[in-house]
Amino acid sequence: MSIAGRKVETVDAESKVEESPQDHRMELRLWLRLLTCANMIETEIRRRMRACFDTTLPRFDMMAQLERSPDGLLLGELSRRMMVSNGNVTGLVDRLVQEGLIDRQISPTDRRAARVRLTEDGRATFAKMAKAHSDWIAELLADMPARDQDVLLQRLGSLKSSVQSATGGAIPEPRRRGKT
Amino acid sequence: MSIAGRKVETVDAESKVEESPQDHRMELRLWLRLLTCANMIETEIRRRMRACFDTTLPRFDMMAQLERSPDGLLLGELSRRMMVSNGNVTGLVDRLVQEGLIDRQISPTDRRAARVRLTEDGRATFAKMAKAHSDWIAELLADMPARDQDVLLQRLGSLKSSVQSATGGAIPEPRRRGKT
DNA sequence: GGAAGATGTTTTAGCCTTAAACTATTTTCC
DNA sequence: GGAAAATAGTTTAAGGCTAAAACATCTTCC
Repeated sequence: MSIAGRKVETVDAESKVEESPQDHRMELRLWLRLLTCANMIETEIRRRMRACFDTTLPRFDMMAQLERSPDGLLLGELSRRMMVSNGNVTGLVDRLVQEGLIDRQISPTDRRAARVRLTEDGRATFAKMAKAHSDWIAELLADMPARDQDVLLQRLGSLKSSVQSATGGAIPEPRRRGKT
Repeated sequence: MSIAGRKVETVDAESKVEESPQDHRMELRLWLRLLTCANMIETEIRRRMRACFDTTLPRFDMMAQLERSPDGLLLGELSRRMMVSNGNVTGLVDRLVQEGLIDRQISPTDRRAARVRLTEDGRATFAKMAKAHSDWIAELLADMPARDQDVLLQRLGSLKSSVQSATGGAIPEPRRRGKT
């Protein structure tokens, strides 16, 4: 157990810790720093996506999902994979269709369902964006030793497990982005 | 140097690595996992804030800033500290004033400027929210060994440095939240 | 066959966010 | 003193996000 950065040995099975209110300083600090890192990177990537390709992260994210499914996806499936609401997907799809990057067609077998997939143009455009995205991330992490990266990845795995077990795993990996 | 999870020894000072296009798999994976963790936690905290206090993270964030400044803050100062735009602050302040949690008064010496501060009610309400917030974070991290938390904090520091040096430090810690 | 429930999508309503335009006030500087 | 520039804040326009309700279309099961 660690409180306010100092190690505290648990003296017995019914430690006082449970009785006195804790401030959880260590945990808060960790969360704040995690949030800061994620926001720094996200802000920068968003800015570059806008500047270089005049697009947004959610749009890029959607294209990344579609790129992995050449046969296209139903909107609901897309929604699940992106971890965003259905309504959100509708708007993003509208936008990408309008730009000619994806096309949408009603399923012949189920008239409720719509399937979307990348167009030729969309696939080519995505390839360029994915390359740039990948390079940008590498650039931002360039000053971090590879060894530290390995360690960080491991510990984030541990964090992820902890959060999943605390939330009943009900939140399955919200919104991944640009996985190529 | 590590590529795709395997260690690769640099054979000489002018390694081929620089010439051939890389996929930066390791960096991408790290970024995706970081984003997943941040989003999982943020989503859950947002949900609970809504459910328990019928408020939002930005509102909580604003109250946290004000709590640290008993004499109140000018809107511009608030905007700088929260790292959001001026217009954004206007809307949030309107909402909190309307709920009676903060009050806003025009500066007597400069009629352009407005100073906002927590009301008594606001201070009491914030105390409850901050306690819950802190407990929630601790709960989400509960399954992670304290040792891992320490390591994670260190490595995130390393990451932060890398990103800052890559972006010229131009992005000064976007939006911290609920720092109590 | 038809009601009930499940499933897929869209709509609605409400926040948050930035950038840019705008108002009002204060400062600067001739 | 008074015009020009700087500053503080608000408003507006455009986008993105979410949850929940509404709508449409299958599937199930009597």
